Amino acid sequence: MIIGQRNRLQYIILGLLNQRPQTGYDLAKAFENEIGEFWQAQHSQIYPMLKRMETSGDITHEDTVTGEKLAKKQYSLTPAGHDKLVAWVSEPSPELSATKDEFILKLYFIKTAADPRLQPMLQEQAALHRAQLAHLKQRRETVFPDQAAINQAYGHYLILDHAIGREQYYVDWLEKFLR
Amino acid sequence: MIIGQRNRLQYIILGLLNQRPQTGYDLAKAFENEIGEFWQAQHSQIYPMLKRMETSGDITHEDTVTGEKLAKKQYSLTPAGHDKLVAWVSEPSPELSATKDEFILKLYFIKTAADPRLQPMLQEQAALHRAQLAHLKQRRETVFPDQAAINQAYGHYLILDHAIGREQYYVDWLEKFLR
DNA sequence: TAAAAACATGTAATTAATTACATGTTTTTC
DNA sequence: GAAAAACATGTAATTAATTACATGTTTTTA
Repeated sequence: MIIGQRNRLQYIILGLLNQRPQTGYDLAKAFENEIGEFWQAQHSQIYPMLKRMETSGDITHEDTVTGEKLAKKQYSLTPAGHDKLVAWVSEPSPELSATKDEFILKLYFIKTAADPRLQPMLQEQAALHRAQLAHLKQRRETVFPDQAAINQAYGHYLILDHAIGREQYYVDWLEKFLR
Repeated sequence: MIIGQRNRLQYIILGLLNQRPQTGYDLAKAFENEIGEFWQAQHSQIYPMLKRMETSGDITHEDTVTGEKLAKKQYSLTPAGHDKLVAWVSEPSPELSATKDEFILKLYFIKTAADPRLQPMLQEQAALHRAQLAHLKQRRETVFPDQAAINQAYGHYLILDHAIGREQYYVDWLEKFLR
């Protein structure tokens, strides 16, 4: 089954806004950073979704001005939106995660271990994933320097930890086949 | 950046058809089984794509009949299609894999380790991923009973091995937080 | 032998997602 | 003080993907 798409984006946005009121721009940044390992969305998908969600009554916004005239919209949850978020978190998640990995697919079409393309391909990916792993570890050090920081954003710690472990596995797996 | 969508589906189909001529139905099965861990596509996406690819001259089909009148279309690569496949495999894969994982996102919104929802959520996912892990291991036993089988479809072995390791990691990670 | 499951192929409607277009402000860096 | 980068918000066009609609055959199972 893998994963359908029953507007999961809205729930993720609800969750993000529950942490603190944010602008669409802030949300887009979250999808590039802390959330991006597990869900992706561009600003062109986020802004229209915010409008839809406001129309449905799950969020509202407050206009603020930065500097002389830069208009921002700080979105926050309504009680209805909060209820919706709580319901979503509590309901079962019976679907496995969906991964799209072009590199692994290419490997599938390599027929023998002796194929001369194999080792360069593995090397290239190893470099890519080592860099990503280093980046994630760096982020963990910055964001969670001590136990107090972990306790204050436990969910965030969990998913960063998961992402690091996953990336470590990817690197280890690649190295298993490198010569 | 993660992953754009420059019609990667076509390349995967080329790779599958390069192994042996197949019908659209066969391809759809491949996306449910050996490929499904790393790319997903429904038959409603596959059949139109086959038409497009035939129009572009990358594949052709041969009509065959099973039994009395069941018409099948066996698709196979043209030389142009084969060239396209080789070029795709050889070119770099600079993008990281994209994962969508609703469960991990829910975790992100759990604020403390003491949240009463956390443990049941972890239990539910552990059950799901243990089952998936068992299923994948079973498949490895069936499909790759000996070294000869591995050598004959090395790429297939690689990705199944990767999928098993990934799933094992997921289970281990969940268990790390279970009490 | 009847029913169910699997095989087989398509299209239509809708939703999701990407890429490109479009504009302007504020802050930081050189 | 100029330029670049980051902040900020949108829409339009296109492509990708899902879900639903639609139909028929063959094989397996009870």
